[in-house]
Amino acid sequence: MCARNTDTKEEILRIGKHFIQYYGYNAFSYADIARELNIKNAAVHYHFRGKEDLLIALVDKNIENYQSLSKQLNHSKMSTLSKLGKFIEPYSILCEAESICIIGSIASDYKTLPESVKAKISLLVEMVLGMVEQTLSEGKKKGELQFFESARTQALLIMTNLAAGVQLARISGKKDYENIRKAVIRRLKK
Amino acid sequence: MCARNTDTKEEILRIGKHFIQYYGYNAFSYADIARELNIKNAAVHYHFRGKEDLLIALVDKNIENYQSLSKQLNHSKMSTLSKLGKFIEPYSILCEAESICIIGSIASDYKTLPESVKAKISLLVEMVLGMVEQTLSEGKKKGELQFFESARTQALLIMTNLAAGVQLARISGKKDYENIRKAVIRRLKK
DNA sequence: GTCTATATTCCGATAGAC
DNA sequence: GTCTATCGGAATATAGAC
Repeated sequence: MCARNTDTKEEILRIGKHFIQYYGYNAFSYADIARELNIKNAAVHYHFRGKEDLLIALVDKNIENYQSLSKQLNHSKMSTLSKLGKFIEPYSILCEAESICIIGSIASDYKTLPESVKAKISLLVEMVLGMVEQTLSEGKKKGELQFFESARTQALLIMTNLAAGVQLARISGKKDYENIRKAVIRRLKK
Repeated sequence: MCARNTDTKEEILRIGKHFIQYYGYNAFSYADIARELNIKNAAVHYHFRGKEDLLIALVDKNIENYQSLSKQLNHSKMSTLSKLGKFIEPYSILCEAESICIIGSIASDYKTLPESVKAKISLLVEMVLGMVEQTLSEGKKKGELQFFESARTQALLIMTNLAAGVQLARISGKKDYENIRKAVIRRLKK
């Protein structure tokens, strides 16, 4: 049945995303996904030929989501600080789930991944950094934001605070992430 | 032979450290280490009962290194900025080797690790953050450094910049890390 | 004490059933 | 088109040789 197929595929993506962000790419198996869905591991292979195909699909989904966000932000009249919030919020949700972002997760396993994945993740990274950079520039021009580095460097500083923030929070606690998040926002307002 | 034993054990630690920081904890096997040293994988099991024992030994070694650094810094008259450099330099070396720090690596695989490792890594994290925090406080009091957050939060901001900086550099290039490093130092001087 | 040969479990993946 | 039974190989780990 077509509906069944689509559902299973979506479910695999959902579980796969969770596993990558919770356990790490090299720490879970197709059998783990299958167990969660009460199917056999080979059924996962049907929907995604190999593990790296699943990873590529997940990175693609992220790219699409950010493309969608990009359009949303371009046609929006919200403050640039609110726009930046759209990049920060996902990290707060991740922290709450004791998970890390897909970019950070892939960065850790980067040297074990095939070129096809590396190329896709580069696209995603440049896209996100570019969007944050643009939002920062816009905010500075409008006088809504303040920072002293180049917009690119400022974007790097903010995103590394968030990415490593959720990683650290798994070890030292969520309060540390919360303080990082507040500080990031506070600095831009000053 | 005793000398032989010690050498092999040290070699295993050396390779293990490299693999964890380059490939990630769940991405290499004892067989990989054995191949590198031209021995059998079971020989690695002799020196370190299981993979987690090797990881614990590596975390312990890091703790000892930072304890040693702590004593060195306490009895030193170097500027607080130079002291901070002692925490930053290792990250620049990691970046050059396209590797990530052991804390970041473990943070990614954190949810797959036994409690014994989690406890040890917590110790290491609190130790490093505490040392950076203390150095920052000292620098502010002496008027050598400037920052507007609490020393703890400032330490968090700096260390997350560095940790995620080397991760990101594997994907987007070393120049991004270099800009992060410069900005971190520049801000403290202002 | 140091290491090798071997066992066992689990991995990702294919061929074929429904 | 969708999924199951099964394979070859690699993972961690033990038991025993030197």
